[in-house]
Amino acid sequence: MTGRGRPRKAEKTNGAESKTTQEEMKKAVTRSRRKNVTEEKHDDTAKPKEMDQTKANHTPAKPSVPGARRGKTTKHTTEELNKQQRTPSDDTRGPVKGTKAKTCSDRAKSAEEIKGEQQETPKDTTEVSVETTKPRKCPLNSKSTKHFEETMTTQSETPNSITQESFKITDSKAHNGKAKSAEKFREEAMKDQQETPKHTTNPEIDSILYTTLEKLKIRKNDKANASEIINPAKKKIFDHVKQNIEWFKEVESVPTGSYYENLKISDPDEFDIMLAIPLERVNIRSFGEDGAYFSVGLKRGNSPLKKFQENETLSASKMLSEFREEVKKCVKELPGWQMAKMKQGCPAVTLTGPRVNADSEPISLDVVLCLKVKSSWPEFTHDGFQIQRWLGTKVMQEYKRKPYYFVAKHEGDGEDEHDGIKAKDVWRISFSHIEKDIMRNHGSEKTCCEREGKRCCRKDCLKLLKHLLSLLKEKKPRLFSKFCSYHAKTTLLHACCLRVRDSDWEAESLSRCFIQLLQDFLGYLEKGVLPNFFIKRQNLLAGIEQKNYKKLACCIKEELEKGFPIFM
DNA sequence: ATCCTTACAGAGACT
DNA sequence: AGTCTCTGTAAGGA
Repeated sequence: MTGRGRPRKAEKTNGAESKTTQEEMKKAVTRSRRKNVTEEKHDDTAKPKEMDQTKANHTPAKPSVPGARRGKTTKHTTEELNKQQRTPSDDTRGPVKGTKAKTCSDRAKSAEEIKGEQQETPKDTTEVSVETTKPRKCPLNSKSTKHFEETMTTQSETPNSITQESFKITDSKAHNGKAKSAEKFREEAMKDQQETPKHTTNPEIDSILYTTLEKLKIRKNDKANASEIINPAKKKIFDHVKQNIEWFKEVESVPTGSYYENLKISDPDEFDIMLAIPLERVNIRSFGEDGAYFSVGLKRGNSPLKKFQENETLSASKMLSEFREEVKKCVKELPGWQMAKMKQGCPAVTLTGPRVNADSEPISLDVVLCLKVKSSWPEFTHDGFQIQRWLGTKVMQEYKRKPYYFVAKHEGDGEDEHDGIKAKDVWRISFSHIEKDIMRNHGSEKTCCEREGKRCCRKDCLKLLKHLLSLLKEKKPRLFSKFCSYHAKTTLLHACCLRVRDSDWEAESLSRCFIQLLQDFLGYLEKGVLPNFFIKRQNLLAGIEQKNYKKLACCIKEELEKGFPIFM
């Protein structure tokens, strides 16, 4: 949320969720009413569900992307695009669909150890980036590259061009941050900004990236169809578990995942919803080394959850199986929906439903059982989540006052034991709600991406990185199966903390920003360390074989060198 | 507490 | 480029 409009509420109330589901019903009505109006207007007699998706596709869509509008290539780009949109068997969109980038088993793995120095900054990849982005297909000319380097060095923010000296400067800045206010930093940033040339654009790459982004857009019809499918199903499940599980009386539903963050690409075919049980007072103990897993126990008091308590620990596996059984019953009454087979250690109950369009994958809905804890964030999070320079100290403190969640997720087969507690009974900490909020309020300035403000390319960069990753996964599924969109998201979040100003992410500088983001990612891959954004000590790349992330780095470098043929 | 209205953001599509 | 449409989110009143 931004400066305008309703003030941001500090915390969601308990009632908010039931309200939400009710609203969903009401909205469905409103929508069908509105739809009728629209249909009359357009003389379209088709029923909503059978609505002709091609309708939208027949209409030439002008790219709403600044670069596409501005550039000489606009016409060409637009035409190409329309052709692609008109063709149902479009194979450029095809590959995206099957790639479920979200199965991120490694997110669970523990960081072996992260050695003291400069963890959050990937090592120097300037060599790679500068050299590889030179060839004619990728015309970052030497001048702009030099300029680029200079820019970055001046800013002392990029992970790649950081010299020991500049790092120290950054580091001390960061530490002083505790004493200095965010405003002070902004002032400094503003000063820097005046000295720093603004953008290093690259028309050729820009054009490819804009065209790609256009392809990744979710079609309006698809979205409408999806919401018509997904919302009643969500409501039905929510109402059912609330009524039929006695410890679900106070459950709240928290929509999460890329769809609700407006980061979903291609088709609206994956939805995540957390069903959260609010807990008043809990004892938590970390499980294993990486700081993301906890055993959760209830403090004294009466709770319907008592029956799941063993060794002062709430058994995630027992709760999950009761939850799963109840969802199963409900799904039987949902025509067109099925329950997917349970995956080992998977926190979600995955349901599959109808398709939003003929070419898409069936909709999948992950219903995640979780606990909502209203107390200060665990100790392990204290060194992570350093957003002061980007979003300000006040915003950070506001976030830290919000509750956090535990999802029923473990690693391995669940039989590993620490202190007499089995892995299957532990919970993984989750900050999806914070991630979602940050993605929505991602600007250093309050007006970033608003009508009155400047548009930035943070989200576009992330979409492109996700897309690149899923295309590479599709190319080499065995090698890259463990990489997921969460790696991309985490890379962006770190990048936002390194390059904090909105002017570092101007929409017009898409190619520069995206290339820089790729360099960040390469840096993490080459080091083999990508710290969780919230829990620094958890390495999201632990558990992936070294040869695989080296290989991925290779593939990405190749794309950089050749000007992203994979997108064409 | 629940229902309903209102307002706004975000994004796609239309003119 | 400006405007409209639709979905999702949230506040607040009845």
